Amino acid sequence: MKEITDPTADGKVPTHVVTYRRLRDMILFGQLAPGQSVTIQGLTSLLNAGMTPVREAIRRLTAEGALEFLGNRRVVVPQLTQSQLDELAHARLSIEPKLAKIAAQYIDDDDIIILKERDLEIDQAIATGDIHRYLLNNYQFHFTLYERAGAPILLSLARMLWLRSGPSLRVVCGRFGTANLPDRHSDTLAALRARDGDQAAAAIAADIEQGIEQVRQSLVVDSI
Amino acid sequence: MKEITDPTADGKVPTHVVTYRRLRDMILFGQLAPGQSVTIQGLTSLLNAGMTPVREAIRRLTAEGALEFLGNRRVVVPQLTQSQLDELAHARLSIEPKLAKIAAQYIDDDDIIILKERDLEIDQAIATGDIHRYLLNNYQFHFTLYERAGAPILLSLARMLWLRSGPSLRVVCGRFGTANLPDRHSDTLAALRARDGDQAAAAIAADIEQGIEQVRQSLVVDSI
DNA sequence: CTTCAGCGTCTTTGATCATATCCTGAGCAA
DNA sequence: TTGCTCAGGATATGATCAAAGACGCTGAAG
Repeated sequence: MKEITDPTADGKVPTHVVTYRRLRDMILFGQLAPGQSVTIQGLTSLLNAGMTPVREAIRRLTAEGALEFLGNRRVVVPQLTQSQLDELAHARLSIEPKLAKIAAQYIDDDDIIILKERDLEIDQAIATGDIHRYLLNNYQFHFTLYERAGAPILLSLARMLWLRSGPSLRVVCGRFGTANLPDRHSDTLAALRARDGDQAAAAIAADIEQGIEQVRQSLVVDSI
Repeated sequence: MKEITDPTADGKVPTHVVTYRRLRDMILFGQLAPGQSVTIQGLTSLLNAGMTPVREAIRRLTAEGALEFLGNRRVVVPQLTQSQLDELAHARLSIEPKLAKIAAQYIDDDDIIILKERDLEIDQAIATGDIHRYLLNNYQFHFTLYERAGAPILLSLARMLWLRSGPSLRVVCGRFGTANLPDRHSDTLAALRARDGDQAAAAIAADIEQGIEQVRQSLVVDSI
């Protein structure tokens, strides 16, 4: 008989994995700002976890580039520079359109329905100015698509790249609002319905370029 | 006054970093075979480290794809499948030629001398059949070049991709020997001397394609 | 009598925590 | 300005708990 009365029960997921996911989501969906410092003991009390799981989560995120090790024993959320943004753009444009192209081969009608729902959520989030909801559904849109490609290595690379751009995206949205976040996903959906891999790749590439451009604008503003 | 009598002194490098590097090098240069399982307690006694540093090193390496988490709590060195090899090829061909191209802009004559020395080491290693020496110098050749690009994000991606292909490379060398490992680095060096980024990128791309092809052959043999 | 399947224990290993030690940087005084 | 001291936080260890695979035992069937 399984204990179901305790809602804090892990089920079967170990604490260090739960801790990793929560910290990752905090980075991905804008709880943590670029430049903000992260302390182990702060996380232990915030996430109600022991020291060891928090340490392991931080190590993992550091390896993925979502956090940065400051030589002395400080850990911060990294701030992107112009040139790093260029690197990100190149890497994302190399990986994600490829994933979209492969995924277009394997995707079925149910998947497209799910993606369509995500897209609607995104539209509503933009309309209501709900940044967190926008970021969450945008992430889900891209990665439910990418997961269909069945390409674990490229997928993990894409995840890493999103982790690096997450905090900056949040800053952009916070600064300019959700109003001028146009929705390039309808192109993607059209391509997927036609099972046109190349066109899906092109739509995703356009989406990425636009997102990067937004962040770039924001960086220019910062550097003044 | 610094203590220099004790060669085991960390200097300033913390244990978990030392442990990470040693484990990483074991994976990269063929101490660990694909499919081999890795235990925490085995590492603690092998590396004379405590539990926490070993755990953190393993977490980091799993995040980088160098180790794989087996659901139940086993950790193993991953075995590449055909399709994962295709993913690796795409990713490496997207990242590393770009790094070479950028690096060609910034490289100076001293760097080229260093690379030339690495190349000589590689030739000797091939001649004497010294697999470990070959792998080590081949890695150094590529990454002393890549480091010159000053592109930390692309560099870390390249490091990850090498970590994934390391164990398989070792198997290939162990099976076919070093004899038919041709040396494509002279093309690279020529391009660098001419400061020709595009040609350097092409040379690196050819090098990668050849390496991947070797592994692919090996996988075909395995699948029979 | 032998063999094999099922089952329970047992050892090995992983996960977590509490604690001790050490490092870093800031504040203070000379 | 320079050196010292101290507090806060990171690092590292070992103990403890839980789980998963390994091993051997029993019992029945051939």
